Amino acid sequence: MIEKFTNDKVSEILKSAGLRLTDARVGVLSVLAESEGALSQEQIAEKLADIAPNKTTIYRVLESLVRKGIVHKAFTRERSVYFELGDNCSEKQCHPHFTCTSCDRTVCLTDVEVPLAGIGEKGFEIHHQKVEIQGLCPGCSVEG
Amino acid sequence: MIEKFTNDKVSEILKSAGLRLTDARVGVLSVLAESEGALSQEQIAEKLADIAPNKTTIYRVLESLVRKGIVHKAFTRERSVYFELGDNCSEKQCHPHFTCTSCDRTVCLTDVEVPLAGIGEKGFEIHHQKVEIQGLCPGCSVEG
DNA sequence: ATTTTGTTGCAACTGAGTTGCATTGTTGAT
DNA sequence: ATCAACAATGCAACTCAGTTGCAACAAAAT
Ligand SMILES: [Mn+2]
Ligand SMILES: [Mn+2]
Ligand SMILES: [Zn+2]
Ligand SMILES: [Zn+2]
Repeated sequence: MIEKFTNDKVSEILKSAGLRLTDARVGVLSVLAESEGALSQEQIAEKLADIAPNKTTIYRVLESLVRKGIVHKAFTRERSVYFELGDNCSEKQCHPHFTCTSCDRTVCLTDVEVPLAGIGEKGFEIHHQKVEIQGLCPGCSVEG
Repeated sequence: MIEKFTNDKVSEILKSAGLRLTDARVGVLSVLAESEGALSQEQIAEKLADIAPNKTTIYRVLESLVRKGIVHKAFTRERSVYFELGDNCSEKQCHPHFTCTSCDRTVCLTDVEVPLAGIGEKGFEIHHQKVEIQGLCPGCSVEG
């Protein structure tokens, strides 16, 4: 598996954000860094079986990472929040997420750009635009 | 208050969808038809104090209306789902929703169009694209 | 080493939404 | 109008993701 971040890199990110280096924090951030897509608390816990932090701890770690902008809440599904690194987002927009209604998988469209809504002249100030798409993924949309 | 739908219109919609005319169903649909924005189960219940349907009933009514496409799940906030009529949506995209991080209000941008993500040539088939925006509303974005 | 302050585990809690089941209401046919 | 078929409702109990209070603990600064 290709590590997106080394352990040192994770430590550096946390330190320069003014966050303490704890096993739980390093673990959660590493798991998110190595993940293809967004993960729920439960999925993160599964991948941290060695450290086995309490679920409260995971939620509090995630909260701290979100507050620093290191991690984003990507989307909510089945009443669970899914978290991912904030590094694949532009200033005002996160990459879109596509969920296939057939195979029920969610894909990060990291290279897709959707223009910001044109609501500036109406006085709205956009800080963050999120796009969620439902439909059929290439695998499920069999044609021919 | 301007009624978007008359009682007769609500009845007609339900009948042509093959749904039975019950007090709860007529009530919920009327409330949504008269509302400016999306409403949670709790908000709908407040506006139906006269009928006072059980919350389970409201959820089941909403489910039936969503299944028929009459009502959409607009967004999730604070772990609550907000419902609204599906009539302000185009075929493949619902209107964007803007939430102000200052006054905490959510606005339906019914007249705003955001282009669909260009992922057709990658094999994705878009059924529904949802856009959520965070930022400052005209009232809170004081300038000058 | 000591202090300061942030972090953790645990258990109890919260609250939106769901489920099973007995009862009631709507509808279409007679 | 009556009736049968089936959908809708109310209620209570439940689920389960996420939260809270607090005492024990660990990281960082001195
Ligand atoms: Mn993503
Ligand atoms: Mn809306
Ligand atoms: Zn698929
Ligand atoms: Zn505002």
